[in-house]
Formats: sequence, C-alpha cells, structure tokens
Amino acid sequence: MPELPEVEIVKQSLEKSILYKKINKVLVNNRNLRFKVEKNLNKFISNKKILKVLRRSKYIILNFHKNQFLLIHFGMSGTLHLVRNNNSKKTNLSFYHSINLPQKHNHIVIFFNNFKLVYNDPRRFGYLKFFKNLDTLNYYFSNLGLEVLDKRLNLNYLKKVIKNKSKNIKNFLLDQKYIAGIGNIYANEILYYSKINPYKNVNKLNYLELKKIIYFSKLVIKKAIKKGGSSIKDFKNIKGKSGLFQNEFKVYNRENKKCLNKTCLEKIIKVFISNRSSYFCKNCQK
DNA sequence: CCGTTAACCTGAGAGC
DNA sequence: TGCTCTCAGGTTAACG
Repeated sequence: MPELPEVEIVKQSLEKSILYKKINKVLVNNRNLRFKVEKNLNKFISNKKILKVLRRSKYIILNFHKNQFLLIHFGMSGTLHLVRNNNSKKTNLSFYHSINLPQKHNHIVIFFNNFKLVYNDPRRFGYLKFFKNLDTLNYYFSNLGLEVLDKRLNLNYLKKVIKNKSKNIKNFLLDQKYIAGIGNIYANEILYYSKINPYKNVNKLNYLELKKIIYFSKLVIKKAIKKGGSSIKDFKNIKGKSGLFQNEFKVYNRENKKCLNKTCLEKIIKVFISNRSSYFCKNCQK
C-alpha cells in the first residue's frame, strides 16, 4: 500500500477525522511490530489532543502539546481504520481501504470519544513510535533526503547528491536519503515517463535526463495523490475507498503487455534489481 | 562505495 | 480440497 501518495491520502483523511480531538486511551494488543511498541504508549498519549497531523516521506506524524509526537509507519501492509464505537450508528467513517475492520492483526487501538482508530498490519513491518521532543524527531529523520514535492528538489540538488556517485537510477530513486517518498511502484512509473532505463548509472545521466527525473517524479506523485493513491490488492468482501492510480500504471504489473507508447511494438519486461521487481520498455527507456 | 541477499512477517494466488 | 512455491506497496544489516 504505502508510498508517499497513499500515506498522504491517509494524512488528509486523518486531518478530517481526528484533528483537535483528544485521545482517551490506547490499547496495545501486540507490541511486536517492526520495532517493539513502547510499554508506556498508553501513558504517553492518553488524554492528549492532536494539534497537527503531518506527513514526512512515508511517515504519518501526530503532533501533541509540548512538541510531543507519535510517528506511524505502515511498512508493507499497515493500514489505519476508523471505526464507530459499538453503541454508535453505522456510518461511512472509514477513510482508507475498508469500512469493515479486518478480523485479524488489529495490533493497536486508539480510542476517541465516538470512534476508534485501529492499526492493522498482517506482516508487522510497520511501527508506531513516540517522541518526547522535536530534537529527537528531527534526529530520527536526519537521514532523509528532500521530499519529492519539495521545491528545493531541483537540478542543482540532484547534481549535488549524485556527484561522484556510481549507482543505478532505480536504486537511486528508492534510496530515501536522496529523495524521500518514492517507492517501488512510482520509481518504475517515473522511469517510464522519463524514458530512462532503470539500470542506467546516475553518473551517465545528462542534465536533460536529470530534469526529466525531477519533473516526472513530481508529476507522477501528484497525479497519484489526485487519484487517491494506488490500491494493488483489493480485499474480497470489503467495500471502501481504494485508490484509482493503479488503473493508470504504464509499466508496473504489466509484464508481457504491450508498451503504451503507440508507436512502440515492444512488450514490457520484468527484471529484478536489488530484489525489487522492475518493469520497463527496452525500446522506449534507454 | 556499490549491488545483492537475507531478514523481518503473513497471506494471496498459481501450479500441480 | 490441499500442498508447495513465489511474490508483495519498506527498510536495513551483512556480505563480496
């Protein structure tokens, strides 16, 4: 699920649902997420009001009084579910993925007055982490590069960070310390739009190609946000909002399908680069 | 430094 | 129905 656009959609929904609301209590059903959830999480954030909902890269950040924060990362399979409390009427309060709460893997439940926010994560690669002040949060993010939509992400920035580097562009786009927020789906899509071969070394890219990378990174990410993100796996028997950007994939999940460039007769091929599936058109991406 | 592999996990889907 | 195998939107350590 969660690259930058999907996390941004969650963030926007959270703003509508939990901003300025007070947390009553937190129930931790399973502490064993990617990192062990603090024993005192309930103590830390109970009775605190959410003053801001932020997003940095693929992280959601809830901001409390006195610069205290709760960080949420979804890993590969984490989702948040807004669920009415039992005594309330059924409404369409859910904002992501499902209006039906999954049965299993509901690891953390955050209670508000009329509803609860449930963190579900079958694979448990995601995590929640509490920060007592801004310094520790900033330190935690100190290895992250510029946000893909940051205006400072321009030709000069890219030239600077690839200087004396030898690295293929696919791995470069996935490396969060250069550009933050791009994941495997969007890296594939960005390279197709830019007409660049994923194996191409960044030290072989000319300025025009670097400019294309910047332009299409921003464009693809913005388009995906507009479409509500991408939903690859649709869960059976679960209705609810899912993203629509998967309908616009040019290469991702399109192995052996025809290249969508009308003048091209090639089929999209799939290879593995550093263990991540990479889809591209040999003819269009040089 | 660079690319690859494995590791952390569960579950869906394919093939048999 | 079920078994085995591969793969999945992320991140990070270890290895060669």
